Parts: sequence; C-alpha cells; structure tokens
Amino acid sequence: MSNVGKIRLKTFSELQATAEISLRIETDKTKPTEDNGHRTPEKKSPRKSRAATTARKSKKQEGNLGVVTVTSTVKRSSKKTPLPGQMRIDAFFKSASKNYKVETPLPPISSSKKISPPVVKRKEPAGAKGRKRLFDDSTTTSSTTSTWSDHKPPQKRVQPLRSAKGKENLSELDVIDLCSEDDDERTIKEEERTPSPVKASKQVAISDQKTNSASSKPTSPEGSNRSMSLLGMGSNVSSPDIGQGLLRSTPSRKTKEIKKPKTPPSTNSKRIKKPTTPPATNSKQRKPKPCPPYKVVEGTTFCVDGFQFGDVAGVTHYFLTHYHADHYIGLTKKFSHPLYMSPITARLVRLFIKVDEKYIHEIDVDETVMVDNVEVTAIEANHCPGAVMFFFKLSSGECILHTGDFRACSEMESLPLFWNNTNIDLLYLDTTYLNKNYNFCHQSESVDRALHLVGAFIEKNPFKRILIVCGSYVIGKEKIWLALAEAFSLKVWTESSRSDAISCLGWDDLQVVLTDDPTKANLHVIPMGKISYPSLVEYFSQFEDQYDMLLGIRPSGWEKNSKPSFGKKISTIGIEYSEHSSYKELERFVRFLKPKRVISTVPVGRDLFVTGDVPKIWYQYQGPASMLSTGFQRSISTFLTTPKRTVPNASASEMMLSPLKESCSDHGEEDSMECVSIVSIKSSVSENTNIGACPIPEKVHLSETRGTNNKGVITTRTEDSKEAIKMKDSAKEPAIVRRLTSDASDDWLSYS
DNA sequence: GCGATCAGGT
DNA sequence: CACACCTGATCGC
Repeated sequence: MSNVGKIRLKTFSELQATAEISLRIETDKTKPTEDNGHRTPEKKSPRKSRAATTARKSKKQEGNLGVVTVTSTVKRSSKKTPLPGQMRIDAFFKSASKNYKVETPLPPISSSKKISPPVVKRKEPAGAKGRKRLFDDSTTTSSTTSTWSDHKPPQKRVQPLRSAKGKENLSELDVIDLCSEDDDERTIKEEERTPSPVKASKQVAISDQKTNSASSKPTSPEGSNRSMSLLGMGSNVSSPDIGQGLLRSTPSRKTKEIKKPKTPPSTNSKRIKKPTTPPATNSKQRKPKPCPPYKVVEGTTFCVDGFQFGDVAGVTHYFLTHYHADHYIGLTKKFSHPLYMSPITARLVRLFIKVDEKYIHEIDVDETVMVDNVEVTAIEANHCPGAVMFFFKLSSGECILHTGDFRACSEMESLPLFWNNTNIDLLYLDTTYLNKNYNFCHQSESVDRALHLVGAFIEKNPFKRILIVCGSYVIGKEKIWLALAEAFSLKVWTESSRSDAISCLGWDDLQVVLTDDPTKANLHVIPMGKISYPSLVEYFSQFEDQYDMLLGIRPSGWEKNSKPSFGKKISTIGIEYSEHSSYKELERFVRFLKPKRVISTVPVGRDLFVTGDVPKIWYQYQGPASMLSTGFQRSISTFLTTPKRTVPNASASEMMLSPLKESCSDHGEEDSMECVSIVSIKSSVSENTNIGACPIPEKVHLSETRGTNNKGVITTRTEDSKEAIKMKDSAKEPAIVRRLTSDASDDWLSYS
C-alpha cells in the first residue's frame, strides 16, 4: 500500500489504448464534438500527491526535500487495518526534520520557552459586552435570552406536528425526567460535566431560575429546562438572560424512553416544572433549540459549532471548526458575534453565508491567538479542507481541546502543542465512530483501492466510453477524485457551487483538473446522495450520447462491506473512505492525550443532549502501567537516548517507535520494550503520502514568532526551527514529555 | 420572492 | 448505522 505513490498507473487512455481507435470512430459517428473522454493526454500528471490534502501538505513535501527524515512505513497491506498510529513518533521527527540532527542533539530548552506565550491579547470587538442577538428579530421576544420568563409568545410557526418523532414534545419531558433521573451511566457524564462544586451550585441556581421561567417555553424542546452548565461564567450566569443557552442535558435514558414512544405529547405529564405552558399559541418567533452543554467550552464564553441555538446565554465568541452543514447550521448572514475559524472555512463562510466581514476572524493552522484572555490555537483536524481542532488554554492554565470533526492520525501525536501541554483537562471529542465495529483503513489505502477498482473497470470495458461520477459533499472527499483524475488523466467537472467552494480551498491540484464544461470532463463530482442507481440512471440520460457507461463511486466510511454493482450501463462501487476517526484511532488518540475528562460532541440519537460515552479506560488509568518511573513513553525516551541509530535498508525500513506493533499488541506491556528495538530511521521524502492528508507535521515547532493576522491583530505563530531539535532533547524532561506516558503507550494498540 | 427553519429521506 | 447534505413544506419579512 505504501507503494501507492510508486505504482505507475495507466492512464485512462492507456488502459483503453486499443479501444481508442474504434472509440473515436464511434464518437465521430455519434457526436461531432467527440470530447469523449480523451482528455488531455498530455496531462499525465504524476499522481504525486494523492495523499495531499491541502496545499499546505504539498508545501511540506517540498520543504522536506533533501532533508533527512525519519519515516515509518506502516505495514497495512497484508493486514486489514493499517494502524496508522504506528507512524507517530517517526512522524514527529520527520516533521521536525528540517533541523533535526540525530547526531548532535542540542541542549534542552526550557519549557518556558517553548510554548508560545500568549502574545497579544486581543479583546474582541463586539465581544463580551454587547451581546447581540443571533437573529435580528430582536423585535420578537422569543429569541432574546431575556425572554425566558416573559417569553410567552408561543411559536408562530405551528407546524403540524408531523408524526412527531417525539423529539419536540418530549424534550420537555426530558427536563423533568432529568431531575428525577436515577443514576446510570449518564451520571458519570454528568459528573464530568460538573466538575467543581461551585459550578454545580451555579447550575442549580440557574436551573431553578429556568424552571420558574421555563413555563414560557412551550412545547418546543427549547422549553425544556435542563440544568445549566455554563461554567465559568459567573457573572453572566446571574443575568436574567442566562436562561436560554446552556442547558445541561441530562441525557438520561429517559430521554430515550420518551422518545422511543413517538407518541404525542400526551404523556407530557412528566414535565412538571413547566408551569404554565403556553401551548402553541400565536408565537411569532420560533425559538431556537436549547443549546447542549457541550457546545460551550467550559470555563469560557466560547461556543463551538453551535449556531442553531439562537443567542446562547453567556456566550461571547463563536467558533466554527469546519464548513459542513451539520456544524454551521444556523449560521446566517445575520450572525453578529465574533466568529473564529480557519482561513479556508472563513472563505467558505464569506462566499456562501456572507457573514459580515467584521465578525470573521481567522486562525490559521498552528496559529495561536488570544481571545478574551484565552490562548486559542487551531490544529489541523485531518477531516475536510479547512477543518481544525481548537486548543484552548485558559488564563488559569487549564487546557481544553475541542476536536470538532477529525480523523485522528499519528501526526497529531507529534504536535509540540501537546507535548508542551501535557495536562489536558478536558477533551471535547468527535465520537462519530465510537463503536468497535467501525474500523476502516487508512485514507491512502482507500485511495489505492479506488484507483485499483476504477482501473480494473476501465480495463474490463475496453471499447467503452466511460463517465466516472464520484460522490462528494460540498467539501470533502477530494482526495479520492483528485487521485482518480491524476491517475487516469481525467478532467473533472462539478456543479458551480462546489466548484466555487473548491476555489476557496487554495488547493491548486484540484484547480488544475477542473473544467467548467461537463461535456469535456469524464469525471463528474456530484452530491453523495445522487450516487444511487436510480439517480445515476437519470443523471446518465443527459450524457448517453457521449458515453456508453457510467461508473458511480461512493466514498464513505459506511461503504466498508458494500459490494459493487455492475450493470450494462450503470455501475456503482463503494469505497471505504472515512474522514472521521475509526474506533481504534479514537482510542489511541484519547490514550495519547489522556485528558482528565472527555465529553463527546456527537449525539447518539436525535436528542442533541445525549452524546456518546467514551470509555474511561482510555484515559483514566489505575493500573501499574501508569506508575512507571520514567514518567514518559519508553519508546521515545529510548529512541532519544540511543547514541547510535542505524538506518536499515529499504526492506526493513519499517518504523516502529511505538512500543507496540501488531504482533506485540496481544501481549502486554512486557513485550513493549522488545518492540522498541524495531525502531529504525530512514531517510525519506516521499513517504509522506502514507499519511494521507495530515499536514500537521509541517509545522512542528516549539518556538514562536509574532506577526499580525489579516485583521491587523498581533498573533503568535510558531515556526519550525531548531526548536524542534530542542524538543527532542527536552523529551528527557518528564515534565515536558509526560504526554506520552507509558501507561498509555503500552496498551495503545492492544485492542481487543 | 427570498431567507430561514424543520421534517423527512438518502 | 447515520455522514452531510438534499428536498419540500412552512413561515416571516
């Protein structure tokens, strides 16, 4: 698999070389234009960066040229799962390779130096003070937070409750239930969410308030009074406005219970608290849904990916992790709060949502900015282009990571940010695939598979003119179709909206293969939902005179065991391709970070308040493994202290810095040390492709520089440098490297 | 008519 | 499964 980048794939035309002539004849016959697929043969672009995700990545590769890097080759071909995480350490060194010299370690640097100190503090404009309403309809009372109590105007929009999934009405029920809820697994969650007693007390107070005023909230879920979880916002809490937002969900199964019955509200009796509940009267405004607690970062007034909840009480700054509908939903051009996101996402937001520029703040990957006295750092999320995770370091020193949607990869374990902030107090985690059954291959492998399947299809249908159609979202899945385009020299067409979105990505490789004329492209990228037989039949009807067959490709994490469907004209194949972490990747990532608490940000069912349960065993260690004297991962310490490292020959270039390898995973910690001996270093530049799309390593650094962002605000930006070397040495300092604690590493891969 | 939300479907 | 949309219906302005 790793040979992905080495395999020389035949281009579309080559595969059908023999058919070409006849093809042309046919074409002439049918259509004069005959652009049938013989796309720019000249464009045999080397499918170099198949794995490249963004321009950033490609840059990195260039930068690495000629540099000695430590790389690892994950053997995944033979085995079903790649275990990309195995590349971890090597990836780190690779990224730091620019200045890294194995033989001459530099003196350790003081930890103080490394972290990018807050540089400039930036107070946000509209910030704290005037909280504006998310929706201008300020006129209408409902939205305003203050309306909690007075909010009587029921909802105007009395949509006939369609077979209410029970959600709406039930929600309130939940509220009540919550109170009475007995403890179960959920309790744990609750505890987690309510760490300090102080906070708890506040919550109570708040909840009380709510309950009283809650009555106003009618049938809508918003009405549900859940205890508030806005922690750390003391002052705000007291304000009357508080009501709306963060309600603490008590996920309780009750919710579930209630929901399941889909029955109408009749059962609402549970909802005691709500006093006078104005049924659906003529409320003018729709109330936004209640904001689940995990949308607001504890200890801050920041809301992440929460735009559909109106003006969340106490929230002063909003963050958008990436441009996918389920995350920006609710964000409209009327939005009027400071909004932070990556440059790519910002471009998309400007283009499609048209949020007022004055509210848009960009945080580039690996850039740190001060927001309301909190250090905020954006980290590449390895999800879709522009997707980032946000790392918050509060003035109190508390560290909180919000992953947004992400696909954990080994490179993330190399981020100096994590090495320098070993104590993650809270982790908001994307648990989309938090199920042992979800275990998919590395993206690069998926790409290989796609190339193989498509190549085989083309070869098996020699004299056919084939239109390839790949499913995609507005953003995401680019790696698949880009690889196909480059490998088979195809021109790509997609709808104007997606084309516009692509132009926001700053990904030149994509731009190169795109064309505006669908008749001149034999690879079309269309909405994922249209990659179904009936839809494709219809789609193909417009191109039947130009093509003989259509091959639909559906890249998704759900296509793991899907079987291809080959028809006379329409064929479809599913490609297992995920932009979310697999179960194992999640586990490894959590074990790596070892946060004190973990809160899932992915609802399990329809109820936004009920999210997944992250196994505590992943981050709460009790066993002997956590008591190792070294205080840090043996593998890396061993590596760093090894005076002489040998560079194995190519065949043995496999890198196993992680103490565990597949063969060892079943054994226990005892074997870990043995595995460490497998560590090897290899000078390589091209293996980056294995990483799929994780540009992270490019920015490994510990130093920082200051500059100004597009807003003229001074920011902190770390740059790679010799600091990277220092980092290596500093690894000897438990205080700094503790991140990779042995306990975690030892059984990192020993899933079962 | 456009914007926005929501339910339902894929 | 439930990703990340789509589509259609319903309202509001």
